Amino acid sequence: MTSKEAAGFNPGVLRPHKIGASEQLALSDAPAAFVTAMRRKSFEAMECPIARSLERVGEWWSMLILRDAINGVTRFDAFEASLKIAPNMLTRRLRTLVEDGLLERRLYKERPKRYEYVLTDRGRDFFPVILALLDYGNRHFAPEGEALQIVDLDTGRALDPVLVDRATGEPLAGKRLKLAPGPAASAAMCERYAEKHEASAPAPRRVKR
DNA sequence: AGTTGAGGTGAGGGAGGTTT
DNA sequence: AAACCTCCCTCACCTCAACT
Repeated sequence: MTSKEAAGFNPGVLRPHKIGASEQLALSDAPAAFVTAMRRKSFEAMECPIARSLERVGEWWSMLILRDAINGVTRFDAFEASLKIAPNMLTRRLRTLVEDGLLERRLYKERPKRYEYVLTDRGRDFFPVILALLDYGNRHFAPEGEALQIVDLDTGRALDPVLVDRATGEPLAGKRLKLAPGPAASAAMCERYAEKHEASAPAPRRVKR
C-alpha cells in the first residue's frame, strides 16, 4: 500500500478532470456537472465524517463567515466589512454555504433586490466547532493572551469549554480514546480503524495557560 | 450586491532520477 | 523492485480593479 492509499487517497474518485484553459473561460455558464468536475480535489466521496465536514466548511473563509453569522452578521456588506474579503470571494463562499444548507438566503428588500444570509439549523450546529477552535487557538496560538473569549450572557463570566460525552456528561479530557468504525462503516473503514490504532489516539489534555 | 477579467500564488501530481 | 526525492507544469484559488 502506498502512502497515498494509506491516507485514504482514491485517485479514481478524487482526481479532478483535467481541462484546457479555454474551457475554464466558460465556467459561468457551465452546467452543474461540469462545475463539479472543475472543483479542487473533493472529499465528498470519502466515508469519513471529518472529511465530509471539511468538504463543506474546510475552506478558511467559510469558517470565518460562519463565525460572523453566529455572531449575528447577516448582510453582504457587513460580512465584507468584517472579513475584508473580496466581494467575488464572498459571493462564492456564501453561495456554497447556502447550497450546502448551512445558510439560508432571504430576500429582505424587493427593489433593488437585497438578500440577507441567516444560519439554518445545520449552520447553528457548527457553533461548538467554532467554540472548540476558539479555545484551541487561545491555548496554543495566543502567546500575547486571549483576544477573544466565550462569555456567559447571564453572568458575564468567561467560560472554559470542554468536550463532554453526551450520554454521561463526563469530560473527555483524561480518558483513553480512539476512533472506531461506526454501524454504517464499510469494510475498508473497519480495516482502516482496526485494533492497531487503539493506542495511537491519546485523549485531549488540558494545557496550562 | 454582486459580476467580470487580469494576473499572481502555491498545492498537487506526473515524470524521471536516485537511493535503499 | 520499492521507496524516496526533485523538478516542472497545471490549475484552483486568491486579490484587485473596473463595472453593472
